[in-house]
Amino acid sequence: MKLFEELQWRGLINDISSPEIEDMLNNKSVSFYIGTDPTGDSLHIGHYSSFLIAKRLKDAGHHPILLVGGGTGLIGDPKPNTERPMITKEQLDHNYRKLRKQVEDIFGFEVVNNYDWMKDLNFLDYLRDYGKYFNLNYMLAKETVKSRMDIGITYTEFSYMILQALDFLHLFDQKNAVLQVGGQDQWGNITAGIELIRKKTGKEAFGFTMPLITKADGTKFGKSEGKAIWLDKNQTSSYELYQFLVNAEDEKVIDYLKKLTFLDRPTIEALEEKVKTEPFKREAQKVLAKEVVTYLHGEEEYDKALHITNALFKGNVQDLDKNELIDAIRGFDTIQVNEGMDLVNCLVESKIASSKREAREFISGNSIAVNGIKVTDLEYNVNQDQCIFNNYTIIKKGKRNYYVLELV
RNA sequence: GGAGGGGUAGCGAAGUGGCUAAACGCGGCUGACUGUAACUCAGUUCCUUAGGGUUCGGCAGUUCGAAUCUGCCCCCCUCCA
Repeated sequence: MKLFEELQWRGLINDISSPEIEDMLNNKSVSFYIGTDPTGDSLHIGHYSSFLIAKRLKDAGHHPILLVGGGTGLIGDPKPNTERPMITKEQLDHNYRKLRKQVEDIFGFEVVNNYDWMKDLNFLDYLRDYGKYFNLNYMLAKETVKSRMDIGITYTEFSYMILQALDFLHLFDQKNAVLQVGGQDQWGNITAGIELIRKKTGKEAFGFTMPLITKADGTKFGKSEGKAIWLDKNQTSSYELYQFLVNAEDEKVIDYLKKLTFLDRPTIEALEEKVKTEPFKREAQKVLAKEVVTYLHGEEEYDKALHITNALFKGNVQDLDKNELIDAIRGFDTIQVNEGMDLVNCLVESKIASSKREAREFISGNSIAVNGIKVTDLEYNVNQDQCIFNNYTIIKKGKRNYYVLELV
């Protein structure tokens, strides 16, 4: 299967700027870029899917350049519903360094920072050299701007697309990047760049976008319990990542397999069949979790995550032997609390519950188990006697939220 | 610069002097069911030492009593210039 066809089959192509892209991807070797702004200091699962496209193109002989927007991050890409808070330069620099390292470690891409060529841009030059190429009507018609018209958008964010167009022009000139890839929300920015390049140089540049990955209900993919799924295993443990993926919805798991793994078509189609015939086995989900965890964290981490999962979900915490427990506990963040505290305070202290009121609600609502034993007594004390080993105690909230407390 | 309309819990949105810690919907959380699902149903969703305490953009007032009335300030939207 040719590259373009494969990307289409995986559902990774949303818009293309020109039909020539098919030939370019299949038969040529080009430099292309994909960008992200350093709004946080770690990549999350959302980045993963789009960077994987870059990996797929790279494996097919193209050259990826990853742009981390230290400059554009100062401005803020307009979100549909709200103006972004400004991020300090120090914070952006910190984020940039962290992201750069992650990208290099995980994907091995060349990384550039647009702050390097934007920081010296003079405002008058900007207006004369670039502003003249952007018609206001054209900018107002872009979806990102249009959707903000009745809730308001500042001049700063309004200008964002011009800056991103400058990036494309810069990389086109300096690094011969003729193609830009991004999420579908980037379409307006990408086409702005293509137009700028055409007007400035008379040459043609290209772009395509991938659809945003969504959950079955159409909402954003990538959060669990309200927390983002990070790629850094210190922020999201292998176990948590495994759990996130293994819980993928039946309707979406095949889509995720196509977009988040390198498994080939026959393998995925076989799994698709299994989802239909034996959904309760959740084989597709397990394969998805295995592939992604292994790719990001390695086989050892995957084994660990699987082991903990089996231990926690097949039986009861009480049935585990000591080695299994040690393994299980390593997959969690341990939270230190004072020994001898009552359970209500313990839940608040460990942030398992957001207030005492909520802690009481959980306890009396039968949702808390300490070391596998349901606790409904509001006066219950957490002390070393019931520790499962050493100073560790495992708290379960609801059906599948586990926390490890270390008593000190 | 002018005129008008707004700012209520995570979000949307009622409420226009006491019966309002604030309807309703969404979202979140928990329980039952289940495949560690989906759907559905039920409960819950400001804090608390459980007596209370602090809330309706901000500050200052009027009043026995204010989300509701007054003044000033901040922010947003629409139209006009």
